[in-house]
Amino acid sequence: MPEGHTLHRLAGELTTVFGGRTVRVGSPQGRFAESAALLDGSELLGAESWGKHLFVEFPGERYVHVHLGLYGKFPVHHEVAEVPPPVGQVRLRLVAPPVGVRPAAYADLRGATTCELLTRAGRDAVVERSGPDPIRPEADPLRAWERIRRSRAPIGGLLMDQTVLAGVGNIYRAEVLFRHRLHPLRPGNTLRVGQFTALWEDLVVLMADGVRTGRIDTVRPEHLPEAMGREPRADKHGGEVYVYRRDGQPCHVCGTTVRTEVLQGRNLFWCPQCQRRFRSRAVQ
DNA sequence: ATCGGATGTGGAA
DNA sequence: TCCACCTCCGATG
Repeated sequence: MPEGHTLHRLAGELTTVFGGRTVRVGSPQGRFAESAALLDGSELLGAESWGKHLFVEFPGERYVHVHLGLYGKFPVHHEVAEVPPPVGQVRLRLVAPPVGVRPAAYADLRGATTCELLTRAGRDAVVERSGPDPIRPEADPLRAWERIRRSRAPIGGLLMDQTVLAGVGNIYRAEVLFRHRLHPLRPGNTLRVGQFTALWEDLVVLMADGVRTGRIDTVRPEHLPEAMGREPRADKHGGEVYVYRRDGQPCHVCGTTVRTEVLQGRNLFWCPQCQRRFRSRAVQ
């Protein structure tokens, strides 16, 4: 599930459930065991995320840096009567033992691409490598624009480049380009600043929604299933989308068949009619 | 029951 | 460009 909204949601959940509590830290699988032992029994101060990177903070400016990759999971179990024995490859387990009337909680990290212990400098280096994150209020979109306006690379690739813009994944990319009628292969340096600003402001709203709901919903009210008399999507991902993984199906807006193509190893999805590569000035 | 692809990234070839 | 990571789930049989 990991685009930026998932990580921000997770950071909030970890802070709520474990923040300020003394925690047991372990690595049943073993790959994080040495670092876990250094943190075991200390206070978990809180968690935050930057793009798709999660940082769990411990005293002494120590940070557990987690990246879920494509299929990592870090489910948080609140208020459990019993902490069950770990099942499968648990890289990191956090346990908050019961305190007084407060029940126990635990979280198991599995399948992550990164789980490492960093110093403050290490954590800052990860943040500095990242572009602005539309979910963070202090983000400076001009940093992303300066990269995009100078690049001949396709806007579809630039949006997924985490050094340009942090937190956008394949779904937000496909959907925000559709919403702005931009062809994914259009070179970054052909965008006008107003187009970029609109794209950014839309991502700010869409991704904040994602943090609130835990899903990616990008379809405007007038195109929702109820409004158009279409069956809601019975997809496990849940959200209503315009083009993501809808290749071969009719566009919700114009009925044209949604296309797909691989760009830099990832599937692009777009409507060739709504997102024409060349468009007359009158239509723009 | 088994297979392959996926909301991602980095490193080797 | 391909592979590894090593989970989850839908499609297929």
